[in-house]
Amino acid sequence: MAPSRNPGRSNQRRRTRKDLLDAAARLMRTGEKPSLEAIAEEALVSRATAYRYFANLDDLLVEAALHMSMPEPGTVFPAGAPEDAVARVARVDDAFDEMMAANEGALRLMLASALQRTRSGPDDPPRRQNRRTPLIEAALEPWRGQFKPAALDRLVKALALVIGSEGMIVFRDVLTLDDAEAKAIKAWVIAALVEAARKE
Amino acid sequence: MAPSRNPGRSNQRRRTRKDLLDAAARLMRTGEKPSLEAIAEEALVSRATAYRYFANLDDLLVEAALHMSMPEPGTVFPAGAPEDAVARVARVDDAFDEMMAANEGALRLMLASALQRTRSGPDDPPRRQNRRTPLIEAALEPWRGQFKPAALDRLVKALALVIGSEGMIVFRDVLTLDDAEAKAIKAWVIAALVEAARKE
DNA sequence: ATTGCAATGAGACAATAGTCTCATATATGA
DNA sequence: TCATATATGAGACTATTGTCTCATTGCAAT
Repeated sequence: MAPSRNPGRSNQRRRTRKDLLDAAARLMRTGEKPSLEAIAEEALVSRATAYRYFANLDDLLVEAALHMSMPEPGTVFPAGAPEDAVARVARVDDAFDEMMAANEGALRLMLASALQRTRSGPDDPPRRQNRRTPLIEAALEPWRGQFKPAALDRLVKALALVIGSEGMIVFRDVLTLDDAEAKAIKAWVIAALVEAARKE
Repeated sequence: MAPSRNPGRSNQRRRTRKDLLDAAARLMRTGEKPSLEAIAEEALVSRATAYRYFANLDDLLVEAALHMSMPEPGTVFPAGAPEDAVARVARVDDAFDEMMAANEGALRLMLASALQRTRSGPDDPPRRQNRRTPLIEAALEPWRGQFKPAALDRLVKALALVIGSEGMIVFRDVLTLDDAEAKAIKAWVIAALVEAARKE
């Protein structure tokens, strides 16, 4: 039987679900794609049960990757007087780089799975979560007055090109740059875009 | 036996190899990941033979995707007097968008496969080919004089963030923008970056 | 035309993904 | 404590990937 959503045994259900995600996250750290059998074994659960909680292996992996630590706006920005807008965006970029460095293997698995998710209708769930936009908006919030609303909106979306994991992929896999050069180029792009948006 | 590299029967070998790539490309157009068995059947070849030419299914798919039409510099830029640098870069972006629209399914498969290729040493082959840099360089070539060499180098790498398939992924999957808005934002970013590089 | 060797086909085999059924264990309300 | 609903385990089953072996086909040089 598939686990129901009745309030009946929700604790047990939440525990097994969490056990599976934890086990998957543990095995994913190597960057090797773990088999569902390995995950189930690591979670001390039968294979059938794993399939009762996740439609397929990729869904499990994606959800496990989302459990990875993502910086919170509160921790990224220092409490005192806000720095320059460029410096604050650079902070967001740093936070992402740190997170990605710690979880590159799992991240690649998640991205690959999401890329293959077939979207049929326009109204089914988005392929990817968007965790960068809130952070970028938080970075620019104190300096909102420096931008026209339309320019700010465009700037946020443009910065999303530079800051997430896709940027890392371009620099590492396509251009094969080292981290230092990638960082320098991103810093330059961020400054140029913020500057251009201010001037509108 | 694995096909050798002796000159003996190279025509036969090239034909078989091409048949497999063509068959894979044909089946990939839907965006569904074809099974190796389906590809072999479509190519009128046995499964074993397919594995004699490609180490695994993903390698076959990646190589098939690379066979997809990629614009040549000669066809992208008009012959007469060169337009503005920004306009020329925008042309490259358009060419990529066209190519990606025609092959989105296959492209996603290729990107997903490349993402999962495990990198062992620093000296093994790069995970991805880089076909955008030559085009971007060709776009900026006539206006090379407007930039300091270091600025030009950085500009090319920065534009690589915006122009390839990863940018499309961010706009479509993460930000869920429609094509028109994505295009507008990219145009703005391109102009801003070229402008900033000129001013160095 | 004949022959040797390279390419191919056929199929066995193991590992994994995913589905399904039935039996068992157990959490929880009575 | 007991009864029952419900989560779980065990395992059969199909499909696919990837490897391997052995027999056959057919290109090409003689």
